Amino acid sequence: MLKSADEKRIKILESAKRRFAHYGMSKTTMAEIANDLSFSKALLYYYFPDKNSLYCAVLDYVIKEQEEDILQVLKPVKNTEKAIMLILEKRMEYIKRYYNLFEYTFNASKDVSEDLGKVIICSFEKQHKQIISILKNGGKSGELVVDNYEETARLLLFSLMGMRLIVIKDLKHSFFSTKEEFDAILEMQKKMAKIFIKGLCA
Amino acid sequence: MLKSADEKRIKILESAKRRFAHYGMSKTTMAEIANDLSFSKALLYYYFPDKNSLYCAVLDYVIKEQEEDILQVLKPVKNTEKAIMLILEKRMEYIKRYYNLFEYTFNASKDVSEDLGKVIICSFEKQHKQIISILKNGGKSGELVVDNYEETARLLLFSLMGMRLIVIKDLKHSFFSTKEEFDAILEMQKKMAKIFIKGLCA
DNA sequence: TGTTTGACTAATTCTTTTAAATATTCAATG
DNA sequence: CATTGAATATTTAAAAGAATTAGTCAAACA
Repeated sequence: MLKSADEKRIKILESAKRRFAHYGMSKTTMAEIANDLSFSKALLYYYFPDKNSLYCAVLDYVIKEQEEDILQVLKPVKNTEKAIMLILEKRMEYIKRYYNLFEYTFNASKDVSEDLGKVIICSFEKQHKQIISILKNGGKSGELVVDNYEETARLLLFSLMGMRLIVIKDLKHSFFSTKEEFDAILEMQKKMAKIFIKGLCA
Repeated sequence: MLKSADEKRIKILESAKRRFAHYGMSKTTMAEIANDLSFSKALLYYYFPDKNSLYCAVLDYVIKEQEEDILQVLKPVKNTEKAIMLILEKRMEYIKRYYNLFEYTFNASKDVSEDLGKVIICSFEKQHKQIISILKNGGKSGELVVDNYEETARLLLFSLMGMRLIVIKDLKHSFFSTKEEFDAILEMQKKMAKIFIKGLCA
């Protein structure tokens, strides 16, 4: 029956997610994913055209999970600063949990497949829109004064993402100090965002 | 005489600078640098212990040039925002002029020699101190309210540097659109810095 | 007809080897 | 002390081959 097929697709996604998140894209083989489920390798190719598509699907899957999570947490929040803080916390939570999954995305900057590029861009645009929406709320309530929402949101997003990049870049050496590093980055992001938002205040 | 020796050292630095800035560290050979000056290769090793040291010396040389330049331009400026704008403009000017020189610095994040690391850290700390000083001026004049100068300056610095990184990362594809890209980054940096400074205003 | 598989092929990565380019040293010279 | 040509040591590049892994397909199955 059809439901079984969908369930299997999900099972593959989950299994691949575990592998990718733990070992990264290149250190995970299709055979391993299949074995974890006692499926044949060929079956993976029945559900996904190739490894890259599977990876993209997993990434998309996790990103959606994260988006829903954030949307949930954000619902009751009216205050601009609080909203941004929550987003930052959630995001860092996911980056920590699925580090190797995103790591490929960051480092592959070159030769990203078209599909992967789409997933990344799409995610970026959703984040962008979310911040735009938060800023607009702040504008409506009279809390903020923003002349160009699109641009201002992009500035904030770039600053925050860049901050993460630059620190991770600096600390490529110490492989497994990650936990504390991530917390430090998060703290910086929060402080920086607070100042930024204050800079938009009426 | 001694002066001649120093002059030769400078000549080597200048020649190396030209090569490194144009072709990058790895695509420049000691032989080429020597040939440009009609020196023997061995002479370079009389003045510099190895290629890496020469590269570091060149980087240091350019950074100092830039620092003096910035210091000069900054002298008559009292206004915080104006000061940061000038720094950003100058910095981008140098990055554009010596792109390949810095590029190695950015991309080599891994396996940077200890010496190179020192030069980079040192430059970073000087930038940091400069921003601290600018913020303190703003604090004294009553323009700004900053509770932790060190940290606030670092936040601004990281945001600005990160912004550059993230955009360059995004656009690794289009090799020679640099000119416009750099201008776009500069514009973003300026706008972002303005908001940040406003966020510190009394 | 839609799913599943084992066995097969193709592509990619990893190793090893060798050759070439380049960095680095050094004894000798003015 | 400054300088060099020639020699050596290291690093990179290319080629070849082996091994791993991605991806295909005809046949089986339900």
